[in-house]
Amino acid sequence: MTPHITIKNVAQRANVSAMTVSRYLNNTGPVATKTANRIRAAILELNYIPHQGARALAAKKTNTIGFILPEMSSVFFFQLLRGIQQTVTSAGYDLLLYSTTNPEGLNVLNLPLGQHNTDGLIIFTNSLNINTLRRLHRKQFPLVLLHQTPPEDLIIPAITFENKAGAYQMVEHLLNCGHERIAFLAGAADNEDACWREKGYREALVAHNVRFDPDLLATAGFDEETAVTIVTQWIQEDKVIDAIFAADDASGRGAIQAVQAAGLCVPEDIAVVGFDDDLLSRYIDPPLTTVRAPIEEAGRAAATQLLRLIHNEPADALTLLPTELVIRQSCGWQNRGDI
Amino acid sequence: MTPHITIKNVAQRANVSAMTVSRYLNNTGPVATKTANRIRAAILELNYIPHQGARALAAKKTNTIGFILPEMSSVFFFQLLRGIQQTVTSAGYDLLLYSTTNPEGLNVLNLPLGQHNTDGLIIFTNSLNINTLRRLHRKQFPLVLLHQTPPEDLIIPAITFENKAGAYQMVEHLLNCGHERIAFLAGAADNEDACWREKGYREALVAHNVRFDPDLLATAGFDEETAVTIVTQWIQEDKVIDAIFAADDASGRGAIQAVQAAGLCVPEDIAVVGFDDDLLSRYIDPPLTTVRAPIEEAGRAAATQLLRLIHNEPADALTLLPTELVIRQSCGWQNRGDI
DNA sequence: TGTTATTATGTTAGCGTTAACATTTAGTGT
DNA sequence: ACACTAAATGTTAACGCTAACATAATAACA
Repeated sequence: MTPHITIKNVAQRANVSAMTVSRYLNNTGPVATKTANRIRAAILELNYIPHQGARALAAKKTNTIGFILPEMSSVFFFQLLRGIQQTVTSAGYDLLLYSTTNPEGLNVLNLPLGQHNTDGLIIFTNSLNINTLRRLHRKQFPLVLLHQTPPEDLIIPAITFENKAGAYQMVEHLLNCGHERIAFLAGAADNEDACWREKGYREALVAHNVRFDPDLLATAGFDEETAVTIVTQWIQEDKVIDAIFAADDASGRGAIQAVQAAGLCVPEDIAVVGFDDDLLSRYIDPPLTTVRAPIEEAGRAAATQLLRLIHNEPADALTLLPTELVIRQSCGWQNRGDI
Repeated sequence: MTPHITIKNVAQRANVSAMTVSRYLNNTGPVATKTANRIRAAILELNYIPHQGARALAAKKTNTIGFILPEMSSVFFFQLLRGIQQTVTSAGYDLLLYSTTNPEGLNVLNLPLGQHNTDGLIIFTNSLNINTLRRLHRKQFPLVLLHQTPPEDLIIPAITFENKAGAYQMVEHLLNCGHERIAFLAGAADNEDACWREKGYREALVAHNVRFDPDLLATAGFDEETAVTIVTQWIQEDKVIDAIFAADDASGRGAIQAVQAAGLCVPEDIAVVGFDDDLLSRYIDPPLTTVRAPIEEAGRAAATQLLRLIHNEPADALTLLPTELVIRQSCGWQNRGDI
């Protein structure tokens, strides 16, 4: 590899000291216009690029932010990533990525991202165990949580969707469609989003004087298979169900599959709706009515808050992003006259 | 921020010199078992994490690889990313990400990823202009190209799919389905994948004595809209078409939309097939017959080749990943008896 | 027992940059 | 022209680590 061009080479070429070049580069002190021009020229001629490592060492700043996420499975993360990348890049930071299949195995010691190579971390739901989180926080290392609110004693900015309100709204919509007996496919119990969505579901029922029937509630995961199993069983048990509200779109797709596999029609026999509005939902048959969560926006918000923290500006403890009802065909809305 | 624990702190605590600790950490020289134990203990007690910047500076090595990609739009990139991340992480490297909407605007000077913060770069199709590529290569900086073969004079390992063979196979399949007049929706002319797919299409026709009709070839992009426009026009012009082979799945979806919008049926009136097997293809109606490209595998291959380059091991100039025919319903295969 | 490999450790210097302080130069007012 | 502030530049040391070169401790063997 060609020997590295350093700031000294540039300084020499421009007839100034290295420090002046540094000042020019970082805007960290006055530089005369004429000098600046010479420096600029030297940089161009020599193809000089500052060495980030050295910079980090001397300035105690990496100009890099890290994103930790669990097993990059879903499309969801991708959209998140876009938002983060955009914001981070336009603020002049680099983005370091790490995804793990084993969050519990990560501790401060083997954490590949941290104080040593990033200025701050965006952490997605449960991708770090509580102790590690606590440790980092105690070191006053800038952190932002995505889709997870921090334990009460830790003040770490968090970004989430208006899960409860979204779910509430969806239930109201289902009621408006004429559905009375609305089943709920909840997500994993340890998932915060899922919990709030369930709360929204329950509160909407109460608010509209619809009896909550525990028989119509089941805990699925955020995947199609579990949903298929549960809904199939419901149908076999001849439960009276007008509509199924799945806590996420994947479960919603599973529900549709199960209903159709049983020879019933969506939405005529049983309506099905989801939550998230992921990429697939508009394509399936029938197109899924769902609650849109502004995923990319969440990424942007997370990055924004983290940058504030890094710059010692006040950050919002909680960013709640609004959701939006997306009415397609699986809810039976267009049929409301016929019922 | 808490003061940083350095290698010296560890050394002191373990009653050895910093160098011994360094040797222990990097396995770069013998360390007595007893000493190693003391060092291990000290590291744990102090929560020591090596400073990557300092490491990079002293060792002239960043332990990080970079991935440059254009505007992170499609799901495609996400799958790629997964493959890369997996490989890179398990080799003990970090992954630095950069996506740009303006590849031409990137030159060696403002390239956010390079010699200074990565040990090597994975570059996706056209996300870097030729000059920048040339410059980096001249510096002998490790590079790998994804979905783009390098200019003849640059020896840079490249990863691509067996586009031609895949397309060839698909055309044969369409012929087997009984389709004679097969139209081709080509991709952008500057896209290599697209070119090879077209070649495969043409060669298959020739090989099976089917006349190539230039009227049945149009250049779309890799998007739905253009495909819709073109196919709609074809239908209005009353062209005789048995099947449409789209150079990618997005175009394929567009074609299906256009055919259906014209009141025709897929595959009964016109069969439609695609290329890529992206996430949506199995969900649309009818499910799209396509050629599966092992996207994640491509990411893994790219990372593997780059790591070889970095370790001064011989790398393959060209990695050609096999494709696979995925027969679903849009090709009309199950109807072959009826025709 | 002394000589020689071998293994284990220490010392020094420098990687490229910037913070903190020191110095020079130019500008301002009287 | 004089002191006097402000602007522009320079010097030194340190950031945390590792390469390259010592040196010391141990083992191996005649």
